[in-house]
Amino acid sequence: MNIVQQTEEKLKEEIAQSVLKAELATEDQLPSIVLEQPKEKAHGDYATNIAMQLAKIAKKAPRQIAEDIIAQFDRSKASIKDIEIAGPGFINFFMDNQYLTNLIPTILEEGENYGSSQVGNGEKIQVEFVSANPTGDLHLGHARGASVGDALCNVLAKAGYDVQREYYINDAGNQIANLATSVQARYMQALGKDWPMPEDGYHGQDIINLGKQLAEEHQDSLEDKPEEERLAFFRQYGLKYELEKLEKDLADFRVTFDHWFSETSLYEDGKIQPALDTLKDKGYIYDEDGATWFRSTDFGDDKDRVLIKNDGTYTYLTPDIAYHKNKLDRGFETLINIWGADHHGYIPRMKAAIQALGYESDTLEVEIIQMVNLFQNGERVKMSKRTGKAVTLRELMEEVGIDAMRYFFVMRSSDSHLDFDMDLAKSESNENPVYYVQYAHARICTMLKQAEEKGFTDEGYNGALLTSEKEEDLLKKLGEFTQVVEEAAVKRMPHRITQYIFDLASNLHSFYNAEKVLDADDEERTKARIALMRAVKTTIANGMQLIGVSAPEKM
RNA sequence: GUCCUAGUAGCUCAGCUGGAUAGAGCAACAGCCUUCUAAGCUGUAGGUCGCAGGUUCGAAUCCUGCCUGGGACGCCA
Repeated sequence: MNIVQQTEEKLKEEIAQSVLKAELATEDQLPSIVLEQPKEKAHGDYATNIAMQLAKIAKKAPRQIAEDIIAQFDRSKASIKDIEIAGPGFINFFMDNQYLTNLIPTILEEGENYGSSQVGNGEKIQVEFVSANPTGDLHLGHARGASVGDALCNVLAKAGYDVQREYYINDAGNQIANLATSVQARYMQALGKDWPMPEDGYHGQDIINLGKQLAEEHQDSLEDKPEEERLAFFRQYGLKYELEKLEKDLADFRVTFDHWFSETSLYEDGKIQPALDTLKDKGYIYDEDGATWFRSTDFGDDKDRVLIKNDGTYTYLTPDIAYHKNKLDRGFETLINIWGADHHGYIPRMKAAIQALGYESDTLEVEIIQMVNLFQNGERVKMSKRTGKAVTLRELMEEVGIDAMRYFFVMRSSDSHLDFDMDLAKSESNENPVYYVQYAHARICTMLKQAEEKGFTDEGYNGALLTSEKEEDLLKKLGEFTQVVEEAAVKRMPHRITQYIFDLASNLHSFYNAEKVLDADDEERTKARIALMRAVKTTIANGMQLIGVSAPEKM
């Protein structure tokens, strides 16, 4: 807990004590104390609505209750400068913000660990994300999922969760058979044969390239092999090629996984039948119309689901249940799946499965990533998965850069649609929020570099000299970081981080324009400000690290 | 038709556990570079929070209904 959190706790505790001393409520009746930061500075640094909440219990007017509380309040307990009653009964606290300067040594000491906490309490949590089929290039939606997933994992880890990042490879089933026939068609075409693409084939450029590559390596030697053997080869070759490409694309996008889990391994390791048996033993399975069904309606799904089709093969759901059982068997307390919007209808049946396996519904959390619409030259870029005409992650990385993508994709809450404006993301102008934040960091680096050149240091600085309004604003913002990370983790909202670093950058720019840091005429103030700048630099960099955006030294 | 999700400034979006006069950015308008990076800063203007009810001291936030956009509703994955 940093100094800000400690102070807030003390303040809450003192409020609670005052209520009890004033005999406005008993300990049992006491609601949890809500401390908020008013938007208006005139309303103080903190405010509480406790008097309004107690109106019913104490049977008094809120303003009178507030008076009673203040009469009992020991303001020496929590750096209070002034207290006032306002509006319908708010109690506003004005702090002696000098205590905030204690943040600076804390931040400088903790360095890249500043912002860490233990709210996660070591909870074992697994985040499965991207998990795109190995049948084509990653596109925009995957890029958003990758950005959000990676940022969420970073945030969770910083908040004290024990996080594992996993990618589920759909390397069994129809889509891989289609991959094999698609590769075959492209190979034959590369040899100059008139070979049609299969009905459900993958039309991406990557498969075309793969076909050419195979034609060069093997000439026409594959052509003569028996079809079964040939397809097995294309399947295995295509899978390897696609997986390596996926991993490379993601790594270049600064997203890596702890574990790549193969669907096929579920079959090879015999994990499917035990999962089915578990459901069967618990009585959630029945046969009808020649198929085997899961009674998911027992858990609120709107219809039961087929597990084994009447042709004897599994539906997609069946290995997925086995997969989730496997995750739970590995000891994860919480599973987070990050899915594209088109899968959201799938949530009830998966949650039903989790419950049927004997776990709480909340054990599985599904974060839905809404669609991304790409805009270029003011127009929406149409995309079609069928024809393979889609902008790929790779292309976008090359065209707009990783930093802008990572920032843009995490910038919005993931349950709302995102309009990705390529021109904006590419523009090196004040319209682009990524540069705004990076510029703040670079500015500080420049100042620190010049400080060094001019012989200024922050050695023996006196934090008490940081008293201007802009300095206080910066200090207050710095103190919020840990809580922002905690909240982003607990609420699974990594976009809070982008908001925070944008605000912090804004405070920095504002300070920069109002005050001069390196001032030969005031060495003591310069020292204090250098220390402050170092603390801001550290905090901005830590925030950017969480969302996978680089913090440049100069721009 | 059923379910999910969204609807907030001209545009793109925030808005915490229900709190005070609903906030940013962009665009618009008016200013600020002999001084550490103007990729910046300061100010002005801009709103029936989709609509209608309800819950209460108090609603953008919670509940119900309706309207609109997107998505999902398969023995596909």
